[in-house]
Amino acid sequence: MQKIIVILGQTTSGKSALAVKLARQFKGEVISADSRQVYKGLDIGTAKITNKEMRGVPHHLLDVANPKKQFTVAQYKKMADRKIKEILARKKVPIIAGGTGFYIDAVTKNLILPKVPPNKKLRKQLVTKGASALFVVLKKLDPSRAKTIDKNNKVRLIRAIEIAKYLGKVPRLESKPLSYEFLKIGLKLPEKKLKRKIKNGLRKRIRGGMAVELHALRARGVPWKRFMELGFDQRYVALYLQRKMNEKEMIEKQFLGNWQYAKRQMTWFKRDPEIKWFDPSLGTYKDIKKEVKKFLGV
RNA sequence: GCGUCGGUGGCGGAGUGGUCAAUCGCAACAGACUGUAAAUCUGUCGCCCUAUGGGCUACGAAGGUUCGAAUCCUUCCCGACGCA
Repeated sequence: MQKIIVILGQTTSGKSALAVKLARQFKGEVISADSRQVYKGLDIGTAKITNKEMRGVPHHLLDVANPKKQFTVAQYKKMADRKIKEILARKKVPIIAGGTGFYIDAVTKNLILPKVPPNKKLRKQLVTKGASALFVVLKKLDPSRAKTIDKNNKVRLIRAIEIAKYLGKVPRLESKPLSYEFLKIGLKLPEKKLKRKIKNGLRKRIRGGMAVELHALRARGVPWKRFMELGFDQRYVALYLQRKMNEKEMIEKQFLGNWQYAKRQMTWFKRDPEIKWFDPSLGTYKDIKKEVKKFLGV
């Protein structure tokens, strides 16, 4: 079976750097698994890896989406699958690196995502309803999905209805057998260090010109409203730029957003027993290398 | 110094005699997750226990009124504002 390395972990845990290091050592190419870094023009605010930091290692699935439009897991999955094939054809090792657990699972667990495109009109109409009303609708359209769905979660309810309307029923949740073998490396920093890194990263992004970046995006037609959903960093910078928040407040909110996100990431990763965890602040690179060598059989 | 208004759980902020361990929001903790996932949603959240129930300590402090107080009275402490 062909082998793929996956590097995941909380924000700022050092995934990108590790990915580059491994890629250089084991002839790899990196596939990003980050739901924000797919967007063009969102560089500083998402701490996207720079060309220099790539050190000649090819990186994929960065800058593949228009920030004005919504990018989805399904698109990601499709693109990632293709990239994996291409990289393997070049006899190189695909290294998936990122912090978006859902994207990683979509690929590594080969999730079958129903091929039903978002229906804007329908969604617009459905959001006006309450969760319980939506649940009733879904129950009628697809009782089996209604059984397992979170009946308070409007986003999911709407999507389920959308699928049910389109296909007549929601396809059974499933995943295809895997055609690849994955080594999952998790990076996890102790809380104190993680907090410090988040703070430093934030400072760097602010000084690095997040505001300028947002202005540039605005000039290209990205409305304020869109920033609210592009991520916590851009959300609060946008509010600050609109003078709806002062600087201190902005920084506090941003830090909190990052920190809470990091915790949520762990909630996701925790339930995957296949992940082999390392603390990058402890000089664990040689252990990781050993693990990779064993996996690749080199 | 006088006057007014206020002091509630980690924070903000309801409650203004019983049904209050105290609405709600935030934070915290735990969790869910199949085309928005940096999103969305759920549970817990004073302490203790033989835990769909029971006990204890709590609403600035100390007293008091009452069958019963976070809620009423007195004094004190602290804060804001007003007058000096």
